[in-house]
Amino acid sequence: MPRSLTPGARRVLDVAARLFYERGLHAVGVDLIAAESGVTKRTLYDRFGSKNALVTAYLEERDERWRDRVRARLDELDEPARRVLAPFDVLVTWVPDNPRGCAFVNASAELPDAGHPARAVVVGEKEWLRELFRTELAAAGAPDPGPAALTLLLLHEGALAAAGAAGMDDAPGAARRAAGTVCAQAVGSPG
Amino acid sequence: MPRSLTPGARRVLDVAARLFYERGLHAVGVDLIAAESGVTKRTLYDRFGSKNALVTAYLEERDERWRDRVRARLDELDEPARRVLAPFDVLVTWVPDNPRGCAFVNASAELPDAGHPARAVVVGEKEWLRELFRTELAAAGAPDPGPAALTLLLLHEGALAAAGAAGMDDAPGAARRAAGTVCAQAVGSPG
DNA sequence: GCGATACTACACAGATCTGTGAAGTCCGCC
DNA sequence: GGCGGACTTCACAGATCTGTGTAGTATCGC
Repeated sequence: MPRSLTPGARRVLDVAARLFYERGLHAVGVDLIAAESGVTKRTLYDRFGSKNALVTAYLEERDERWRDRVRARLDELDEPARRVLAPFDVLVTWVPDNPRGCAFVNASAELPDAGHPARAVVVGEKEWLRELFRTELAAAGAPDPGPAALTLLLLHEGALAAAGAAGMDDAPGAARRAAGTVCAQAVGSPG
Repeated sequence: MPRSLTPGARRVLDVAARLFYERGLHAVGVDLIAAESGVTKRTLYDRFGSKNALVTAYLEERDERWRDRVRARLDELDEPARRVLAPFDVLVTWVPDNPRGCAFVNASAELPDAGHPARAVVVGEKEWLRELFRTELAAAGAPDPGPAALTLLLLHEGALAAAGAAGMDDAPGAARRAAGTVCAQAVGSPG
């Protein structure tokens, strides 16, 4: 939430983001995060209040940065059919730097309580992408963009899962190609 | 591993499977598993040796049961094009009873160490499914089944992720429909 | 009766977990 | 020169974690 973090808080959030993604939420304690940030636990709790809040801040910032990447790619593209595939363009460059799968799915696996504030971030991220696909498919002329948008979402999530859990590095590229076909059909053929 | 478990070990594994899937690996301690199984920790360690081994046994048994479901469905089907979709038939009935996504992906998220024995189970599960798709596509007459097999895997994994992390209950059905289209194209059209 | 197997009760080790309390330092800003 | 925000050190609470040690019981087949 806080737009401008104190220097210590900034380091805490950067360290937490790296460790949470690499090792998982429960496997990383606040002692380690504080130590690696060069900050005391006292400061960590003064800035974030709780570990849960720190987890939520981590996911919110990650979501924000990823959306910025997708929007930046969209700004580079004019052709409607290519714009639909923008998230897959991002995916292909994203996965090599993020080989442990989708941070939101991984977080969800560790947060069974549906009422946890971080779960709302996860749901928001997926729904934002699904809606983006629908919007761009409609702009590209798809008469019934809903089903195709969900299919594209599934390909996107599937690629993250296959690459992250099973090390299938060809998944993002394959997802992009399959998405191109789905897109072409949704736009160009009778429903 | 052990084909026949002692009564206590059987209860331990059943309880562990439920708790690990519902709450996550790290969130569930051996004390809780032992207590819920009506068994002492001593017995748990005598039977399984370590928590890691118990986690591995949980994933192995889950993998086995899921493959049995897929094979049973395959046995019901003759038509090649329908056989390719057998895993999606299972998926549609599987997800409502398993609303927290893919147990293997979730486990992978909590086991960053690539050398953990449970990780091999995860990779084995995904590769088995990918290979099954390839085999069945080839049997259905697909000239180049590799790419389509990977696409089907992505749809399958994507549906589990979308349903589990974002509560998109329409994902399995959508994945099955999209898979039908992918299958038809792979079999019936020029590459 | 004998031995093997399965299991119990219970204490304990040593580490780690989240979170707090009290007191004090540094530094820029008004 | 004083105020307040950011941060430090250190101790501590209370729970929970994985894993083990010792000692004893119940139920089998033989």
